[in-house]
Amino acid sequence: MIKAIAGTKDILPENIRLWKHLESLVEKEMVLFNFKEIRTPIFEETALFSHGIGEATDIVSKEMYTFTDRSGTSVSLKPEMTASVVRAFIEHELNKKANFYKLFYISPMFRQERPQAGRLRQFHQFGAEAIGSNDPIVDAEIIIIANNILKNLGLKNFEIKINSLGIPTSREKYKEELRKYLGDKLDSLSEDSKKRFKTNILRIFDSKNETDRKIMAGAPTILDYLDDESREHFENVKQLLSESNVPVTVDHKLVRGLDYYTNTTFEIISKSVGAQSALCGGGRYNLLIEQLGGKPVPATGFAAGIERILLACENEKSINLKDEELDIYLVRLDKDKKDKVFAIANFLRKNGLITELDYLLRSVKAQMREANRLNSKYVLMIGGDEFLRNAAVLKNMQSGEQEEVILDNLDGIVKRIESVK
RNA sequence: GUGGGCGUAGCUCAGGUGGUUAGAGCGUCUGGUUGUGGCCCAGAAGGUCAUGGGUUCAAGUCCCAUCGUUCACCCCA
Repeated sequence: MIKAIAGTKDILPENIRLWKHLESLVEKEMVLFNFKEIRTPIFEETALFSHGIGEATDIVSKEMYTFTDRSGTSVSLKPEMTASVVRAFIEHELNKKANFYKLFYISPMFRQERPQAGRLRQFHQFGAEAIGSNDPIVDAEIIIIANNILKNLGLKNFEIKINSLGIPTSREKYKEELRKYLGDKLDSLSEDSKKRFKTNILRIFDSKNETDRKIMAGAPTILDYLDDESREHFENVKQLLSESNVPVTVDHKLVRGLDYYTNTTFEIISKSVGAQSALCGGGRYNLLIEQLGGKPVPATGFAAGIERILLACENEKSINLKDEELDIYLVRLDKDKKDKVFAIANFLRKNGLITELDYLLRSVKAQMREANRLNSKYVLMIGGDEFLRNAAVLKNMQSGEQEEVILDNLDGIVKRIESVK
């Protein structure tokens, strides 16, 4: 039997409602902040990601689904969306159409990692990118949007962490200090962290190793090395969030793995999911657009993992969708009324009623059971004596009451049912 | 890429130290009303016990391999 590829999942009808619920909340919130949806191709030239995300990052160096197409071009399934959005922004010269763009997306992403709780190879993110302003208000709004969406999904058990990475020059200075601090402690670090010391020293802060954590607790903090402008920007963002009653925790250890971040970074961590607890991550990336060949334009954004969020919702039981319903189920009393039932169904559907009928020539009892299982509000029984009188029995499934209705007057049935919707 | 757990009906799971026809609950179907759901009752269908090999008189049970899955590390949403 052929099965779905490891790390990919079918979203079955019973789950689609949950997804649509989330998607509609995302759209609603984005519309409130006047973000416009953007859709980009599922795959791009590999170079976009290696330049945009960073050649040395894990995502690019070992997690992308990369292949060569028939023309010999190396292409990759998108592992994240920011690079694609920026590419579209540059390619369509959106900066010339307006000075400021606010874009959002909901899209599948692909990374070839080992699947685990909250991590899939095809997963889905929603996110936003605000391009064109360096105003701290935008940083704040990005975080507020993410926070609002999680709140609207009923989530409580999460924490927003925020930090500033400053600008490259101050960050380099800080890394130098970190290297000095760790110089004589190198032997005590875990093997992974020894590697990080060379490749991406900031990430040692993310280590889950006890000893590493103890050592890093005494490390200098990046916030002490921010340039004046970055410091002021960061203070501003915190101030705005505080005024908006969005609680955030400053975490100077929050670094983040993508190369393009400058200044503000943030992450939303849930305590309701497994080890992969980041529901959402984002920050400012003022240098990326220029790096990808555009005019230097400041930007900020976030991405959120839909599967992880839904996992959190499930564990917190935060969503209660009401059961799906049917307006009316047509029960066929006699086998020879098939065509009549079909014709009535056509009419009712044309008039906007969600209508179901039996396709399996089942017994009346079985049809009734089915109507009940489908939560049908009404049942119309067609056939028998009533049919000879050009009538049928309409039953209200909730009250159990039933009455005879004239088949010439299907409009009346439609009106009745519409009125209780 | 590394390490651990687990693979028995559609789903959730039982099946001490190997022993003959592999079970339950839920779900599905049928019946209990010549044409009536939910609750209840009776019954039925549904399993190459992941696959392949090995040990044994005998394997769902023990051993090995493979595949799948899951959790964690790494990293990230």
